[in-house]
Amino acid sequence: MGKQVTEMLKGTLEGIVLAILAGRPAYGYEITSWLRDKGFTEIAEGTIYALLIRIEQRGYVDVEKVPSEKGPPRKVYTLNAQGRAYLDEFWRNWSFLAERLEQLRKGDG
Amino acid sequence: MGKQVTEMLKGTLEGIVLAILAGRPAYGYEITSWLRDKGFTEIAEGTIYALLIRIEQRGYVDVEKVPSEKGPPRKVYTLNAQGRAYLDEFWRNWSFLAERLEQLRKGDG
DNA sequence: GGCCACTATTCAGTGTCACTATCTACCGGT
DNA sequence: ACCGGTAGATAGTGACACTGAATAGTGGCC
Repeated sequence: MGKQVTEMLKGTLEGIVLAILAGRPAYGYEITSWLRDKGFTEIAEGTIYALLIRIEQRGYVDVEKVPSEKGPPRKVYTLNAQGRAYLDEFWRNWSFLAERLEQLRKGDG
Repeated sequence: MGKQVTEMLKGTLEGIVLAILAGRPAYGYEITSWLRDKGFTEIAEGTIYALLIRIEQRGYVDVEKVPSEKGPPRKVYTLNAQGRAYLDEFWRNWSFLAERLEQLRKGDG
C-alpha cells in the first residue's frame, strides 16, 4: 500500500474488521481473503492477526477454536455486546469525520 | 479526543490541513481555531504545528513570515504544486476508503 | 510598573497502530 | 520426500497524534 493509505487505515482497519464480524463470525485467514477481494490488495496477513489479538484482549470478541479440514485449527471470532457498542461508537466517529471531509472537498466554508 | 478518533485522524488530519490550505493560505494558530469551530474541539495546538513542519519539510507548502498586529510573527503556509498533487492523491485514497466503509455499513456483501 | 489574557510557535517524550519479515504447523497431491 | 495452500504467531520498525511545558510578543487593567 502507499504510505498514505497505511496511515489512513490506522484506527479504521479495526472498525472494518469489527464491521465484518458484525455480519457473521469469521477467522483471520478468511478476513484477509475477504479484504483482498474487496480491493485492499496489500494488507499483510500479519496485520490482521495482530489486530484480532488486540480486539480479543480488549474483550470485543469471543473466540472459539474450530478444527479445519485443511490445515491447522481456526480461531473463529464472534462480536459480543461490548464489541457491538464499540462498533457503534466507531460508526458515529466515522460519520463525523466523513461529513467534515465531504464539506472540505466541496469548497468548504 | 477519544482514542478512536485520535487513531482515525492519523493520515487524515494531514489531508484535512492540506485541504484547508488549498482554499487559502493560512498560519498555524488560524488553522487550529478553524478546526475547533468545525467541531474538532480537542485537537491539540502542538499537533497542528508539528504537522505543518512536516509538510513543509516534504515540500508540499511554501512558507512566508508575516508580522502580526498582535503577538509574534506568523508563519503563513501556501499550498504549492507538489502539495496539490499530494492532496489529489489523498482524495483518491479517501474516496476508496469511504466507499468500502459505506458498503460495509449497509450490510455489505 | 507588574500582572494577566490573548496571540503564536516550538519541542521532548509517550502510546498506538500498520507494516515487514520470519517462523511454526497441518494437510493433500505428486 | 517435497511443495503449495491453509492457518496463525511474533519481534522489530516507522509514522503519527497527543501531552505538557516552554518561549515570546502585544495590549489592557489595576
